[in-house]
Amino acid sequence: MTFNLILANVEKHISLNESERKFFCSLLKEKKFSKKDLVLSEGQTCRNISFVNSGILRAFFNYDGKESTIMFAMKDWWVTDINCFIKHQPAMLNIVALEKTEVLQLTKENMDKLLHEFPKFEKFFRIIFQNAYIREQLRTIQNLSLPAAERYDNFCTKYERIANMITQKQIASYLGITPEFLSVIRAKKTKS
Amino acid sequence: MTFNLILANVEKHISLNESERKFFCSLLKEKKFSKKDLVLSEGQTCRNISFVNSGILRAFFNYDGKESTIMFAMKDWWVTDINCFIKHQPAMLNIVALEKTEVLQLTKENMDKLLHEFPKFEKFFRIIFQNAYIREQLRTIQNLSLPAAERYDNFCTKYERIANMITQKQIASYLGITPEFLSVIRAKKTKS
DNA sequence: CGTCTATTTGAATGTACTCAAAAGCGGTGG
DNA sequence: CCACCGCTTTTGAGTACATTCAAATAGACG
Repeated sequence: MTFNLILANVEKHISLNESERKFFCSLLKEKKFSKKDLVLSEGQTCRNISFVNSGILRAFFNYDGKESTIMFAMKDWWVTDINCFIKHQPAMLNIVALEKTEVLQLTKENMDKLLHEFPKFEKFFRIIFQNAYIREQLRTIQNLSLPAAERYDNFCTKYERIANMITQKQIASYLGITPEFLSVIRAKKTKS
Repeated sequence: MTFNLILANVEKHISLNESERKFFCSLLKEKKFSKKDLVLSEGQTCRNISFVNSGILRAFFNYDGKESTIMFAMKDWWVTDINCFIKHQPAMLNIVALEKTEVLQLTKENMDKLLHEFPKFEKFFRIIFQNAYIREQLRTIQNLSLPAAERYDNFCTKYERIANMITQKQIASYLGITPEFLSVIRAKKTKS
């Protein structure tokens, strides 16, 4: 039951036989978080990449009190502080549960073991990182070229499901603006 | 001679035998561009990922006249409009040569052929995209949390070599500010 | 029910942009 | 090799976008 979603996620991109499934699942550690629990906190070594089985996570950067949201991760998404995960460094990001959330975690060591044992998983992670790169390049394009109001519209369209589950404060921190200013943007939109 | 740099780039991450080298190189197409030539123009299907053998490229997004630079690619870097390359869509980005530049290009079809024939290249592209993702996630963190003056400092530190080869206008478009404002930032810095 | 946080609203401020003009610099052709 | 042309950079004034701070209101949760 626990592994159904993650296996489907993997088998969208590569096909597995039973022993590969077994081995992969044996490397995963299940963890449950309550609302507001930290999956990762800044400064702590980032040992895991997490797959969200249920619930929702928020990854954010804290710059003396001002929070910038790097990503929201829903069910069926992978999330980590990729820089610190790969390079075994203290995390820059915090990852917090926005509601009761279950994740499956893969350590860097287990990921390496998996890739060594079953190289076909190289393809899987190639695609995962390829998609992450696409997502981030598109976000960079928007951040640089669009004013806040349009970035807000795009966010609501693209992440409709997420937008309805989180607060405006969190959306503002994803867009790189203050909650007060997002409130003004929304007020203007209602008028027109 | 032409393939020395790209083979070294690949063999930093995976080891190749002679037939793998041969096959890989046979899929590459060499192209030369003069200063200001377009390697890719917006609207055109993005068929290639390009490896810079010499020279320097700039990838930018054009939003009715206002240009936003997505990346600079130096010798030994890979560059493409990743979204449109993977999805076979019309490019959003333009890629222009900032000086006489030689590239080696791999089409999506040839990349697929390569991955199919020699799956070990999955690992190579996994690492390439992983690094690209790291780069973009770090950039997003900075874009959201730092004011323009600090982003400029970071750019000069991190891309020192690039910073000395390009105009301030181009740096400004990478930072998401106007050249006039970058000029003001620099003037203030000199004073202090 | 009370408390804590999110959201709204407004005033004052700061950051960054637009437009315009002048100065600087680099490449090109004669 | 110089003079000119076009683009980059600088500077300044006026404006727009976005922030800060404060206070009032609304919502969520134990």
